[in-house]
Amino acid sequence: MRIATFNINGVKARLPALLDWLARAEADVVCLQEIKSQDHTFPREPFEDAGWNLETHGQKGFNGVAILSRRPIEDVTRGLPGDDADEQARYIEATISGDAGGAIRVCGLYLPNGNPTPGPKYDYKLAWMERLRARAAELIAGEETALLAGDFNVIPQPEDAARPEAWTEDALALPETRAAWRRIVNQGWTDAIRAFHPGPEVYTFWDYQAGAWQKNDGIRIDHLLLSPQAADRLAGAGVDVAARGGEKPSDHTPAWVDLDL
DNA sequence: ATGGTAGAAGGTCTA
Repeated sequence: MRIATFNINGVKARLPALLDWLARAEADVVCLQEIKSQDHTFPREPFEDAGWNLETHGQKGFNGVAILSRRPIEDVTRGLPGDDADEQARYIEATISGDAGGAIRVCGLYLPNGNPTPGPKYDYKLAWMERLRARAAELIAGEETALLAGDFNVIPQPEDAARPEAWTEDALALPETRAAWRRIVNQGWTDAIRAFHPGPEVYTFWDYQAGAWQKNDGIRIDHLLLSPQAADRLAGAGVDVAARGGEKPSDHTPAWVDLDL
C-alpha cells in the first residue's frame, strides 16, 4: 500500500496538475493539505470520476485537509483533539484497509507555520504541537498501526535545508520547534523519508520566490512518521521531486511510503 | 529593510 502526502496549495488552482500526478503516482491513499476550500466547494467530481473515495475537512480561504483513497475510508474524525475553540481546519484521521488484510490509522495534518516569531502565531504553533504530541502518544500507547503524514512546517535538522543559516530565526527551525518535533518522534515514530534517504539535499518545499526551485534552495518540511507497528511494514519511501518542476506546480512536492499491509 | 510569488477572494490575509 502506497500512502502519499502532498501540500497542493489550493485544490482548484492545482486541479490539472494534481489529477495528472494522481494518474501517474500509483498511490492508494493521498493526504492533501492546503486545499483552501470549504467542504461544499471542494471539486469532488473529477476525483470521484477517477475512482477516488474522498473525505475533506475544509474552511474558507486557507488551510484545509483531505484524504483520498482507492479503498473505503472508515471511522473519519475531523480536527485535532485538545482545544474545542480551535476553528482552523488542519487535521483529519481515518482508517484504511490494505489488500493483504491489514489496516492503518492515517492522520493527515497541516501543522501551523508559526511566523512571525515571537507572537501569537508562534504560540499557536507550539500549542498545536503539544496537542499533536498528546494524540500521537495515545496512538503509541494503543500499539496502533498508524501514520502521521503531512506538512509539519518543521525543518528537523540543519541538513534538512539547503541554506540552514537562512532559517535559524524562523518558526520552522527555532530550537523550541525542533524540541517539540523531537518530543513527538522520540515516542517511537520512524521518520520514513530519512530511513531511506539519509543523505543531504532531500527537500519537499521550494519557495515560489527568488528562483528557489532553479537553485535547489529547498527545505524538508513534509514528513511521514510511522508508529512501530507501521514501521514493521515499511518497504520503501521517497520524495517525488519531479512534480515540483511541472506546469503550474504547488510550492511543495509529494512524499510517500510503501507499506506491506 | 525591502520585496520578491502565489492562492482564495473580490478585503487583505496567509504563507
